[in-house]
Amino acid sequence: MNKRITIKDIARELNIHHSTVSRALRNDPRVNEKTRDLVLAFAQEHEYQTNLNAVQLRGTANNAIALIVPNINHSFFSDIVSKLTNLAYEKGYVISVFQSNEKYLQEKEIINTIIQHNFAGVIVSIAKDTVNSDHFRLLEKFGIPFVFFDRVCEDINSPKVLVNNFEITFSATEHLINKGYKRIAHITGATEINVFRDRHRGYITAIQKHELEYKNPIVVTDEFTMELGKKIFSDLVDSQNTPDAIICSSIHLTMGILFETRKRAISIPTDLGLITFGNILASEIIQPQISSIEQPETEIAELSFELLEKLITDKNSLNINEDKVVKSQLIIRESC
Amino acid sequence: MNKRITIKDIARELNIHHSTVSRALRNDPRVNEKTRDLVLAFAQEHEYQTNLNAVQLRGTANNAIALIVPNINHSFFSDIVSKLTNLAYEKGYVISVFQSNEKYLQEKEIINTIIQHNFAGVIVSIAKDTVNSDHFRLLEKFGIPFVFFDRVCEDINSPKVLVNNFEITFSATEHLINKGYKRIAHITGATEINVFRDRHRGYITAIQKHELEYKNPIVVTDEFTMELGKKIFSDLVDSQNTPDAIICSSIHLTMGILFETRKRAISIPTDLGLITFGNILASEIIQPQISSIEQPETEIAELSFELLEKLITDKNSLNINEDKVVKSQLIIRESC
DNA sequence: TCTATTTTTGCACACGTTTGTATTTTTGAA
DNA sequence: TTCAAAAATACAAACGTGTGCAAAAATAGA
Repeated sequence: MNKRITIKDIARELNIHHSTVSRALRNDPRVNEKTRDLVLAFAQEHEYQTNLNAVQLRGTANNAIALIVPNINHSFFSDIVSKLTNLAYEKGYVISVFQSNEKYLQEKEIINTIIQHNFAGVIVSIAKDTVNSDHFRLLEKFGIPFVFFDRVCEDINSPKVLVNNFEITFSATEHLINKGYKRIAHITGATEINVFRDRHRGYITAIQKHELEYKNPIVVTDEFTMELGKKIFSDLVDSQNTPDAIICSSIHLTMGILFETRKRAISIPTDLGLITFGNILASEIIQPQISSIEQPETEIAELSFELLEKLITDKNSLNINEDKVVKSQLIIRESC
Repeated sequence: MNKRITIKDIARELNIHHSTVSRALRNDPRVNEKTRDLVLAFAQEHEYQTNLNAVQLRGTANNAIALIVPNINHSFFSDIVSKLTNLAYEKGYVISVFQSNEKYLQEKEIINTIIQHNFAGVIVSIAKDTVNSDHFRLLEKFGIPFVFFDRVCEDINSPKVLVNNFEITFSATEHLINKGYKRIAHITGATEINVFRDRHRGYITAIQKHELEYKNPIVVTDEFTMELGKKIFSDLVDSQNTPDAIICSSIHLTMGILFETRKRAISIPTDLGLITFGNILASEIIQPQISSIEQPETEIAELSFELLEKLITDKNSLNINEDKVVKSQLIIRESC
């Protein structure tokens, strides 16, 4: 491996000052066309690559955006990651994706890395674990703009892109009620997270509006796996309080439920109504087709990026307190 | 926002030289315990954060690993990304994920970014588009170690973690043959990519060994979507040459096939045998359960990271030409 | 108390780039 | 040919950190 070539190397080789080389490379009009061409040719031939560490040390603006998600291996997030990456690419930004693995500690360390590397901005959906938001205050302090999406820190004044979880869960629950279901369970995540709290509130509000009564209808879980879905459903069925319908916050859990209904010959939608959050790849294949609440990933990605870009280019152009709410969609299929 | 605090600020505030501060922060034994504690306390109180751009400019080693995948929004890759990220975190590395979006051009620009930011190493699976491998030579030239996994550049001398695509596809094909299927189609990706070429070879070898004859059995496609799966299968069925079995390289395509078989009342496995590559989230739910070739994501992630770490810590410790081959698994279910 | 040794701190430069200012070279008009 | 203006280049300092070496301070031994 050859040592990497620098501006000074080019300058020495061409017998000009390195400041001229710098200007030539950046197409500064002050440098003579001939020397510029000379420099560019030399740079290309020797595969010169800017040292961005030096550039950024100097304080020049950069185009690096960090994206933090709890779990890349989850179709909701991987969809958004994928879309955001393409969006950013078109606008000349480079996105680095970080996974917090649902851990506050990892999220915090990622934020530190972001500060230390001087990213231009951050788009983030927080970990389930995250109750303390000091690390986002740190980000604020260092003047790095950031935008939350989906899972947010409500006590931080930064733009947020939210999903209408309250309304859609209310509608979904009411739909089940109108279909005649009476013992409607809600399986969801920890209500410390705004997403699950909103869904919970939507569910409860509908239940109360229609004066349904049903004990312990809510199962809160930390993990979203198919195995756990099996277990939760089995426990529900084995309890005194078998539900006749379920609204489930996770596809993976829903898969477990489906597995158990097959095993136990519980018929959907006759014995059990079912609505799940999230887009199922196999939704058209699985029988019966499951009603679902589809997330507007594209809109979330676009809006998040748009807000961050505004913040990066002009921090004052944006009313920071104004949250954006995008609509998810209740698609009724055969499961209720 | 306050201006970020630097080592020099701390030095000035504490009336000592910044070199002492630097040493104190890095627990250098040459600095007095008292002054070190003083510095650390001050740093913590004022939330000092290293400027990694300065550190790296200086040439100190760093712990940033770049991971390039064609598409994050694909369970095979997102699985590996997720696992690699966690693995790296435990070892004190930070992983930035980049998505090439299956485009050579984007891949190239990502490589440039990686060079410009001086990453410590790279783990990469190349885009479908990538035929030219000059950008990897560039990486070599700049002395940044890298490891390929799954989709590789065969003309580049860097460690590769491969899947036994030839053997497993051979086995799968032979299994179908032994089950009595005679017109076995293969739906796969462009054979410029080693993965699909190996599968293709495995398939062909089995077909030839058993002296089967069947015209135009191979469908090559660039995109892996359910919609395309529907179309490809429809075309096959409508052609003179309807297959009685299919080995399909993509879950998404397989979903399309399944959809069409339902629509056309084609019975699996009676009318059509089916084996798909990839792990289906819903594999236990879909009826009939689809036989599949499951990818060893965990092993791929572990091996790739292990190889890269060796390269980073000691470039000579590794025989670069030695490729690792991990085994995928043929799981026979009800579809053949 | 004085010197030799050890411990602690300070100094100065380097990493690669950018940019305001000074200097040199070129150009054009008289 | 001469001189002012314009164009092109050179100079120098700065960004924040790390490190070899020199200097100073503290310690120990006689």
